[in-house]
Amino acid sequence: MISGKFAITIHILTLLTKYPNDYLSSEHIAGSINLNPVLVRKEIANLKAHHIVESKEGKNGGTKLCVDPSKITLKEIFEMTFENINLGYAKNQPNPACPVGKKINENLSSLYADMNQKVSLQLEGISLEDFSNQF
Amino acid sequence: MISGKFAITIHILTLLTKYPNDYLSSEHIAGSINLNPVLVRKEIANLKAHHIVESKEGKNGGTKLCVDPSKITLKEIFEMTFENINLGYAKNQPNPACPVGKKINENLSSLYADMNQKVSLQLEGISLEDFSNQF
DNA sequence: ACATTTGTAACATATTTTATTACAGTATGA
DNA sequence: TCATACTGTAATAAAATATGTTACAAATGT
Repeated sequence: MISGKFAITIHILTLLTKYPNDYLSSEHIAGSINLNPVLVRKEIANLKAHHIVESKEGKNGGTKLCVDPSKITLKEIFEMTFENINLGYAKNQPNPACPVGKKINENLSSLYADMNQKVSLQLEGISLEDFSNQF
Repeated sequence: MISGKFAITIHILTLLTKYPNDYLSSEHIAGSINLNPVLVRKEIANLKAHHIVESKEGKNGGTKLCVDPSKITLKEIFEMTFENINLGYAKNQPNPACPVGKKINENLSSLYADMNQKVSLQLEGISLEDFSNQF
């Protein structure tokens, strides 16, 4: 199972990019994603921690982008919302007495590290502005 | 959460590659992965369906590779055990009345398709033999 | 004051992954 | 032929993770 964090965050940021002058409420954003507003606020909390957006509390409050969407890439959003790309590990500790069990996780990790490098390179080439312009 | 299917399958295949002349029992393999033998047999069932291994029932039975490990790549194993690489979707149906909600999944899918292509290219360059030789 | 909104905690539900138990069927070899 | 050691598979349970809901204090504009 893969959590929707990245997708939700991209959705939020695309909306904020489309309406750069408005403070959008979590309710409004949640209506576009069709998601509970609390979950939207949780992802916004993460974005705030990374100084990508700013929020205003109280009436007419909401959230607003505080970076230039042409200056931030999907790679940064990926890193804020996703550990890393991988194809999983067997949960248990493999048997260290077996030459395969002993090294399997190390070898998988190295394979996955290569994967991440390739994916990062791809995502680095796409700015938030690029992504938003597709809509 | 990402299931361990790929990792378990790679582990099984690496063992079978190391002992190409033996029928290894699910119990034996499970001992290296430190996993329940039933789960090993389930992954083996999948490998059998793809004609990568063959099994022998009964006493002294077990499983054995039936392809040349230099001829099969990690890409094929990936495709047998993993839908595709992606960074997730918001679970609910996004709002079709919103221009972003309407196209978000399409645009994410296209992003993920590019990711898969890059990952596939990487995995295609690694044979099971290559992977096993790291141990 | 009042209405609206964020921020956050606490709790509930759903889904997915992993583990366990059970047992019928099959081959081996003493 | 009979005990033994396997596979194959179903059914069920447990654990982990993801998502949803309720509640309410605090902030702020009108």
